[in-house]
Amino acid sequence: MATPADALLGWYDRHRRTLPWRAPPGAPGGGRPDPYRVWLSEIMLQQTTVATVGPRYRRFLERFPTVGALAAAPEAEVMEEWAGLGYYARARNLHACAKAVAAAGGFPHTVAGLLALPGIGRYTAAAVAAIAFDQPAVPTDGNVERVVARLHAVEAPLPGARPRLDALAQRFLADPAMRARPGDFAQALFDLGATICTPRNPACALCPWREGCAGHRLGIAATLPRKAPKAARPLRHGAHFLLLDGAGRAVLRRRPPEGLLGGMLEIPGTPWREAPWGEAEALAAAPFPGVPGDAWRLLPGVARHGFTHLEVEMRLYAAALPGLDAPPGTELRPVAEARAALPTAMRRLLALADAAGLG
DNA sequence: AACACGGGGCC
DNA sequence: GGCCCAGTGTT
Repeated sequence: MATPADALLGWYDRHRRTLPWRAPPGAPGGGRPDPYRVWLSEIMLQQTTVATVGPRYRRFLERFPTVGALAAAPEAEVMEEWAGLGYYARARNLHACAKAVAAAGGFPHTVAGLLALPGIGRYTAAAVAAIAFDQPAVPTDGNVERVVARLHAVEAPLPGARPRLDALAQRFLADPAMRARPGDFAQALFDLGATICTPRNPACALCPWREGCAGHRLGIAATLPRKAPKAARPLRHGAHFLLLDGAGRAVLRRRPPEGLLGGMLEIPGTPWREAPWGEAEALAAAPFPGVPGDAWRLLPGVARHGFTHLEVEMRLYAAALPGLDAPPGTELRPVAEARAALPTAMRRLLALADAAGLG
């Protein structure tokens, strides 16, 4: 008898997406992909779109082709390669996880074993176990939550409904067709959510599960899943100080390993606070006490950047001290190279310098 | 259970 | 300008 998983896998075999981390059908290895590549793609894809990840995944793999190569690399190089991707704890945990896996001689094959590694939570453990090792596991991501919420017409809002939706998703474990192809089933669920059961304007007419979908039957599929309203993001203000050495190099500082932009390089600045910084107090708070106040020039413009839970407006002061040495706790980097290594908020500041002709 | 944690793409 | 994305770790 044809089960729901049969129907979905049949659809997947005809309509699956071609993705850089996905072995083409009939590829060598029996379609069983390299666990390192599966794991890397899953970490990159956390809260990050397929379109964004594609080129970054290829570039990362070229620089760190194996888990051993990644484990042996200095942390600063890993952070630099991750610059611009966001959620930098992922990069720190990725590196720690690579070291653990390299020391153990390979990835664990089970959900429980994977769950014990840094940066691997419920979702990623299930995804890697299913896709790389064909273990019966259902990874519940945003796609799966949406599909299941519609399938069962769950009207309770996220995030409260998350455990309920995950429990409904785990029911697929009882479907023998799913157990025959766990990795394909997980990816079929992703593809269904990404191409048919989309957040807006779902293409229900093309859906292999249309018949059994309660949300579709009730005419509310497109409105699910419901979401709780989000809190407003407070606005903060900062002043940053671009110190140049007259030879195209800038003074950068590494942020503390935890917290916002943890472990990333930055253009040194004041704390980000509620009130805007006046010029006099900004100069008094400059993180370069050795540089005389009248050496700084306030550049025109404001760099605005939104984080997950706050928004920041930054002003940029610049000074050039030919022949300077990097103050303790900082490093001197060519501006062009620094741009690539900096998180996006700092790149926006650099854009102010470009506009002022300091690039 | 609630919150901290980035950034790009798309409407 | 708001929403969404192959979530995790901490409190």
